[in-house]
Amino acid sequence: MKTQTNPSARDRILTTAHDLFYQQGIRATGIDKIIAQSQVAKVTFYRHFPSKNDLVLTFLEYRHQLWIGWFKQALERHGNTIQALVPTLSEWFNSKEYRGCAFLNSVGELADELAEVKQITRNHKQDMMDAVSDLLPSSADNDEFLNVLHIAIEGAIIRAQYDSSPSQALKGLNSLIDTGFK
Amino acid sequence: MKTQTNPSARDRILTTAHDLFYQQGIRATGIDKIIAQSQVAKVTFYRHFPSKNDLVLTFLEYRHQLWIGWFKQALERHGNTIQALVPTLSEWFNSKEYRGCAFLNSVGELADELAEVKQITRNHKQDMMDAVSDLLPSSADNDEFLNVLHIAIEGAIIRAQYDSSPSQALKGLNSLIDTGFK
DNA sequence: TTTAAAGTAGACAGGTCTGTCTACTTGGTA
DNA sequence: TACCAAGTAGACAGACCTGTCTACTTTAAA
Repeated sequence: MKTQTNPSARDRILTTAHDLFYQQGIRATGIDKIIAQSQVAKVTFYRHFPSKNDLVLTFLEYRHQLWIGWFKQALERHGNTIQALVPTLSEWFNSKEYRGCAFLNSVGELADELAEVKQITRNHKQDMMDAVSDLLPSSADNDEFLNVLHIAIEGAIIRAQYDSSPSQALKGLNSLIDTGFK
Repeated sequence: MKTQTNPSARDRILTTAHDLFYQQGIRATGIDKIIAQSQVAKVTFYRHFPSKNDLVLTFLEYRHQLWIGWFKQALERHGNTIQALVPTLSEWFNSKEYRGCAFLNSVGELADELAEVKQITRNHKQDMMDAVSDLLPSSADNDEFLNVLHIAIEGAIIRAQYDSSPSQALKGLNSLIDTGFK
């Protein structure tokens, strides 16, 4: 068993890749840049990740854990009802590193070159919507509302990425939830 | 004045770039591929578009005209009421070349490298929502509904891109419109 | 008919990309 | 202590990228 030491080479690669891939995009980020910034030798890199695609897939796994973990914890912090959704997303949208959803960006960038990305994205969104579903009273049949909520959340994520401010996106989501819909 | 002849070199470049950029992404598409496929000499290409970025911006303009033209015409074909929205988007989502919104894809891919892209996208979406607004009775104050509709449409566009079928996305949008909201 | 703009093919420069390889060092375990 | 796994630095191959350049041809207007 291993107690916590300095981050291993693999961890350094992964966190560096995460930051660069999310911030600048996957195609825009060369292996060499990741190697330099994570202070690792090239051989070491390729021992852990035989190809860039392997790294990309591991990055998406890592990102999923990170994001879902944060999301659930933030929803809880905000009271764990459906009213928690907007303040939670507001935190994300207003963070200065915000560059949209890493999964949606990857689908746009790699769609047909790295086929797995779409399925990974579907799984990610499923987990996201499961967390949202947990905010609602379980008795009612919420399927229709959840489906509307799903597209509205996706739209808010995207608008917050290209608008100069996330306020309209948040306001739209808020209207939908406040009126209760259905 | 020029009567219609065979497509000019510039037009061939632009339509080829449109297809490749939309289908494979901008970074994934090299100038050489566009030149080969549009059957044009390299000098000719660079006479019309001094740099790849110039071509990208012209591509977005061209795409905007093309898409908005199609969108308005399709809404009209479907009766020009708010009920026309879902069947119109359904046509798009089910077309076999569908790869999401070219503008959203560009924002994800180029966000910080080509700053203009975000503003261009905002203008594009403004025009899209203006067309949607025209479907509603003008007297009512629809701002809130339109804002919800905006994020829902964006979300539907995105979901239709990563889901294996666009049906859930369309269903969500339909629910929102049918219940009338507000 | 001359001239200039717009077209052709394709070599080339200089950079970046992914991935391989050599040669050496360090640290923990058998 | 001897060994092996994991680390280091960095050269190199081969592909692809954007953009420039030379040299020649076609076309349309003055």
